Amino acid sequence: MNQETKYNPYVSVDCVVFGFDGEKLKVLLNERNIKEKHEWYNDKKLPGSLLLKDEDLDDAAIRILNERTGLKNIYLSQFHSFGNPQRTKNPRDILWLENMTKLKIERIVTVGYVALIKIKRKIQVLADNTELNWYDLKDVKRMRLAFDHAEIIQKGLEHIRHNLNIEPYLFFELLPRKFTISQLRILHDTVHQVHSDVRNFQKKVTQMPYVIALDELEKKVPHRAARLYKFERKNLGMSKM
Amino acid sequence: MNQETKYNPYVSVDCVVFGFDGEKLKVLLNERNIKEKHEWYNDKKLPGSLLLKDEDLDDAAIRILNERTGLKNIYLSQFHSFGNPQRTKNPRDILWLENMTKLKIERIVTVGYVALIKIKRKIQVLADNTELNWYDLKDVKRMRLAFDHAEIIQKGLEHIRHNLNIEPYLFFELLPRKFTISQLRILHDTVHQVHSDVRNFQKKVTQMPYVIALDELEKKVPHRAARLYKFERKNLGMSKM
DNA sequence: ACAAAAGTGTTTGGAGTACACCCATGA
DNA sequence: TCATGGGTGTACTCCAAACACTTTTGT
Repeated sequence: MNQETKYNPYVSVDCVVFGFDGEKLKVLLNERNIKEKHEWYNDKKLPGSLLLKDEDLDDAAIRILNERTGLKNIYLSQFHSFGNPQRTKNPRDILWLENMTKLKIERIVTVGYVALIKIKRKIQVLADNTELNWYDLKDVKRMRLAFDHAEIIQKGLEHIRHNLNIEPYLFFELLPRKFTISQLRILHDTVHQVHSDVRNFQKKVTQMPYVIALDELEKKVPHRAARLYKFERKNLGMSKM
Repeated sequence: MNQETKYNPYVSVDCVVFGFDGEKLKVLLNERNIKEKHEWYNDKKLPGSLLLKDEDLDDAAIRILNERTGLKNIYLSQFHSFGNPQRTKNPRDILWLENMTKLKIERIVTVGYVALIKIKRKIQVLADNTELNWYDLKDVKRMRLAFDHAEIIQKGLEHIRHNLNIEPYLFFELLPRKFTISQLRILHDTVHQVHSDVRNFQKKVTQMPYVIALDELEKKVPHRAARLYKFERKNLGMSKM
């Protein structure tokens, strides 16, 4: 298929993909290396793409994640659209875009999605020249980012904080299938920037009908092994949440 | 300016404008009359427009509301974007669009905004052939609507319910400058589809530092006159909200 | 005088918060 | 045996919810 007909050159989708490594929140970013005169310019960008000509927004987000990571069945949620005309006026970004797409680019409105993924899921690096890596969310503030991707990440973070507050079962999208209550607590405290009381947290979690204790303990930890729990989606309806 | 250069034919903004008449939630819709063969086809649509070529999304929403109603300083909030390719495939909608814009229309992604306005603010009907009217939100479900505007209204309603829950001071965007606690309660109960206890509601409202009792009563009511209150925006910071 | 809505306090249950010690495991 | 984190119960506070009668005003 001819590139001319494949993409809609006015609308794109960008995905802010969050992960959790047990200590810190991470974001998935593409390396971007641009040859300029005699130097390489290097920065990072969100996984994203122009819409295909007859593609729905949600489908585009699913496609992007699948193309880049090989993963399917990822929690995805649209959170905001960005249409500042200046967002696609940096000559470096324009050149890069026109080079990638072989299209004349005027200005692009982008629709932001957040995704939550279990960081242990192996990301299948694809055979293009872009490298996809996890970065500490804290460090991202200090990185060079393409377009307005710093702003998109910030808004995505606020959105996911908000969502994790009103739908706490979304935490389980970020944890391994079997997890300890400590892991859940550290994740919770990291996201909401609080320090929960261990006993109160334990109490609250064990009251949730959708958190099920397993007959299984952690292994090979240099201290008393913690009990493992799992998330039971079908019990979600049993709670107010 | 030539139409060819004025609009971005791929992205639009639609506004779901809510009002409250003291009893019911209302939505602002444009009449749309289309001459077809020997009959007139009649339906309703949200106030909306294609983006201008170098216009930000928020600016487009502000422009649309100002063009249609003459109003400024309206509470506006982006809530969701709609990009189903089928949303602009109805031949009637395409013809109407191409007729209005004089542009070739392929498919349009639209960004939805909600607005809250005091229904008493006089809406200045403009000199085009479209009539703008308030409709009961309940009745809208049974009306013929252009494009996917029924879906957009539904999502907008959910968004505004959610927002009014976490930022209850937004209720004052819908009430007159001076209001009674009953008016606020009826609005609250309408939006959230509950029946609040009168005493508990009174207690809660009078505790809000940003709701100020006035030395003034209702007039010409066939029963005991209620005290009037006003909203004091600068006291917002004094509460947790 | 009557119809209609305004205004007002107390009690109860549940949820959140604060707080300190013993237990199990690997090194 | 020690270092590390796991696991547990009680008391207090605060907020939400339930509940009924008297007051004011226009007709």
